[in-house]
Amino acid sequence: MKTPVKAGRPAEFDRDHALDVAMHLFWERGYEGTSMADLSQRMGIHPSSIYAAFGDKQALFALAAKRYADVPAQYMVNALEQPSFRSFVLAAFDNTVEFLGSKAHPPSCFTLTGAISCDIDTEPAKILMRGMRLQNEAAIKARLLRARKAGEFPKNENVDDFTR
Amino acid sequence: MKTPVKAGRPAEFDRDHALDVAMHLFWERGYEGTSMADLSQRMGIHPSSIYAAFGDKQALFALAAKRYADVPAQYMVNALEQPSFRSFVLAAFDNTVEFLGSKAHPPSCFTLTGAISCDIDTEPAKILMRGMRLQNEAAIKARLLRARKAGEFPKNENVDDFTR
DNA sequence: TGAATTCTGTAACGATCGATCGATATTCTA
DNA sequence: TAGAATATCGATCGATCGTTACAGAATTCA
Repeated sequence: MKTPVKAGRPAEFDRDHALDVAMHLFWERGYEGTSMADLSQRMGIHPSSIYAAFGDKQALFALAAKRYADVPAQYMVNALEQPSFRSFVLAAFDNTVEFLGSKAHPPSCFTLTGAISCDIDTEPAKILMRGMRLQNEAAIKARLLRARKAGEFPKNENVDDFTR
Repeated sequence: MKTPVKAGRPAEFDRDHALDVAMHLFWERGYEGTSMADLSQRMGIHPSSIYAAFGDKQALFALAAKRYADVPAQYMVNALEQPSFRSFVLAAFDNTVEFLGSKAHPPSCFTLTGAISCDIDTEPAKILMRGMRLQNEAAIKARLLRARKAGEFPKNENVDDFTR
């Protein structure tokens, strides 16, 4: 199987960089608050090229969300990998404070900002965001259960409530 | 000074009830996610009457936010009035869990939902929501300082970070 | 070089956005 | 009962929404 060489005119923009711009825009203004005109202007790509390269707005948002999970949201993964429960909580807290306080990006949560202001529950973007949050909750819950087994967490507390 | 009797045709809707409907709609879908057509349909009032009674969309949102602060968000005020720091934290936690878990309203936070997806920072709705959150933070911070004085809170913790 | 393929840019589509107009209907005051 | 005041209604405004059609530009393959 040979490496296929793409024919035709090459794209004039960097795909990853364009996705970064889109991610920050969605991050800052939410899904409905970000128009295709905004994206086109800030990404430096004409609408037609956006649709050709990423699909429609939903698809672009999904790609931006994926990039968010891969790059800037890794700080929580680091916290989850702490050996003891206490160090996990401290790390999660410190990382969150540092994360939200950083000036490199908007002071908000992508998963919340992106999910809000969709008209119906079946909206794909909302479902996508909900899935990401559930994934986060599951990871945190597993970490809590591990802590309970090690006797680091009181048994009479409801794990689900605490997770939330 | 006599009580002025309003002349002209009386309104056919209940103002408070209409505001409740608008509040829940903004609560559920956010500011930009709620259209005037949605509001008109759910409130049972034609757009012109909405503009005549409440002003433009921003004004209606401000009134809905005020109603939110007056009615359903009182649970936090109750927590702040707990005598000891420990009972305050527990009350705040329990009330929040119960509040978010209730099925009488959307499982989200009005101040966040409403503030998101505004295009610029000077957007009045965003400023309004930010003001409400700052007010909340100030109240919580004052409660924390009171707790510190009573020796219920470790002094080496940063109050602002904890508040957040 | 010619054909096939892919990207770019202009222009525009129908739908919906928030907002407003003028006409009519209903109530109060005088 | 005449007139002022307010509410409702149907229609519609210009702007913007997400999206697409189409022609030309740039590249690879034969």
